[in-house]
Amino acid sequence: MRTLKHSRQREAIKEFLMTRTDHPTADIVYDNLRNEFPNISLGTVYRNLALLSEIGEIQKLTTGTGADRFDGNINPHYHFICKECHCVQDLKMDTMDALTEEASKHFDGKLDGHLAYFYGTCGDCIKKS
Amino acid sequence: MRTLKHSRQREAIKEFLMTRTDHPTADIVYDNLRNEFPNISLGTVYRNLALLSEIGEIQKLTTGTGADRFDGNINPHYHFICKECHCVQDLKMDTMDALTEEASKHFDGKLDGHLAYFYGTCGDCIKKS
DNA sequence: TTCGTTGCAAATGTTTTGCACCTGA
DNA sequence: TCAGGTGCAAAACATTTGCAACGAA
Repeated sequence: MRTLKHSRQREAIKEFLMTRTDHPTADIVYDNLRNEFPNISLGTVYRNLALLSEIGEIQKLTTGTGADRFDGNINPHYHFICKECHCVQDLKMDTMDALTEEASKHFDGKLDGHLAYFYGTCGDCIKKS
Repeated sequence: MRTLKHSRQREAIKEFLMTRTDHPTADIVYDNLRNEFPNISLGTVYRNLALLSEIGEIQKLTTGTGADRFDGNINPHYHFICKECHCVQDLKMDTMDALTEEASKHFDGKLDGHLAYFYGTCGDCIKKS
């Protein structure tokens, strides 16, 4: 296991993500961090986002449309993806651990858990249409 | 709605996917199609994979690691992704429509359905370790 | 004839990486 | 001191797109 040093950039990236509930992309993190670190590079942002999600301090969301998104909330929860505007929202419901158990019964291997993405149309897009 | 013409390439892509249960990437489809169509281009493969999944004749799987994968089986089913070898397998269990209904109760907008990805270690990788 | 489709190549968007310098422990 | 972290730029990847030629209806 690698020993981590403290880094102001990494800390700021994590703090920024914890202030947001809209699951920003690496690019948005980069734009915002430049207020505090005018010379920060996109490479540093990507490296730290990857590192933070490896050690489980943030969660990476791959939505299937556009860039990956990042979530500072690591409590298990499901996500919603709007098929119109592609916004990503947290769902306020418990995750179903029973689903992983049920799946394990029919599976040759070891299941650790599952991710679920709900899709449909968000409230804002319904109003606009 | 756009009118579709018949295309031998598109038909062959769909047929190829229906013979496979390992959810190949666009690149693998391309390599295999070149047996039958030596001059087929990767662009054509991507265009047809996108078109087929738009009209619901195949399913696109975004796994979060590497290229998207494609599934010729459009019956609703969940997928497993091995965190070691990144293989993708179908899970032999019913999908939980009740999960979408439950989520709808707490959601401001309209939910159409959900996708679930189970992760863990596949049987082959367990044997190797 | 018409318009969707193709092959090719160039472009795009996202993410990763090599390298020399910097920094925290 | 020295391994990890950074900025910068180039590279790597996956995917999309413009365009002229082709092909199905």
